[in-house]
This record gives sequence, structure tokens and C-alpha cells, in this order.
Amino acid sequence: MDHNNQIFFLGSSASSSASPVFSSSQSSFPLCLGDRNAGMMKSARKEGDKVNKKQKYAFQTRSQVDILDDGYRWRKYGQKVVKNNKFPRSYYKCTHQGCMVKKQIQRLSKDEGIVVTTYDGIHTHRIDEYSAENLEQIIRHTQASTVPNN
DNA sequence: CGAATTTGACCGGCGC
DNA sequence: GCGCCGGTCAAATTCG
Repeated sequence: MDHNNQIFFLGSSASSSASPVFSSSQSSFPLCLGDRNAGMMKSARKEGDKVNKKQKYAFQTRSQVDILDDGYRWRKYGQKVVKNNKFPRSYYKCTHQGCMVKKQIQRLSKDEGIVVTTYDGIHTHRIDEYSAENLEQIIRHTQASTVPNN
């Protein structure tokens, strides 16, 4: 297993420009981009929109694989190709009951080695200790790895 | 057999 | 008003 991952945290600026400005800030885990509901007003099934505040976490990871085990179970519910990227974007959802956390993975066309992971919402259940630790180890290793030059 | 994954179609919003 | 882009769900299939 060659876990040579590098994590970059995205800023809260996400208006125009398709070029994501990433900073190598070694802060905590997933930076909170604030609660900006971008295109999530209605779309209520039949229960009613109870989810008003959707937190978003985004960060880039240097990895060969798109599937990064963060300790949660994810079920892929769609794959769409965006114009900005030549690579398809994958949409994942948490398979936990009541946990409607969404996660989208996208690879940069500029660098196929970079994977952008975006988390939507927060998990209401506990993570698997084992997996959590594994993820933590990966993160730690990632931060310790450091980029060649930035 | 069950759950997870795949691909396509449809819906919704925004832009022009 | 129409077109385009992005996002989600649904049905079928496959793997375990």
C-alpha cells in the first residue's frame, strides 16, 4: 500500500472561477465552509425540507485512488461528467439510517493524482473505531508526507 | 438472497 | 422561453 496522500483545504470562496484556490494550511480536519445552501432550497420528497443547514467540507487529496476510506460506508448513487473536468465526478451517500451525509469525489483534469473530496452534512452516528483510526493514520501520514515543493 | 454498483433519464435552476 | 449544466433517483445487474 503506497499511501502518498496530500491533503489541501479549500477556502470558503467558491463563487465563480473554475480554478479552486487551495492552500496548504495544516489546520484541523475538513475546514468548515460555513452554511451556505448552494442550490438546496426545495427538492423535498414528501417529508418536508427539514434539512436547512448543510455544512460543507472540501479538501483535496493526493492519491491514486478516488475511494478514500474515511471510516464511513458510502454508497455510490450517481456519476456525472462536468465540463471543467475531463474526469467524471462520483456521488456517494452514507448508508446509515438517518445519516443523509453526501460526499462527492472529483479528480482534477490538470492532475489526475489529485482527488477533490467534498462532504455535505454531518454524520449523526459514530464512526467505526478501526476505520476511524485508519483514516486518522492516513491523515497523519499525509500531513507528515508533505508536498515536494509548495 | 441481499446489498451495492452501474448507467440512463428526469428534474430543477440559472443563463442568455 | 429555451438551452445548458449539475444533481438525484430509479431499475437492472453483479458480487459477496
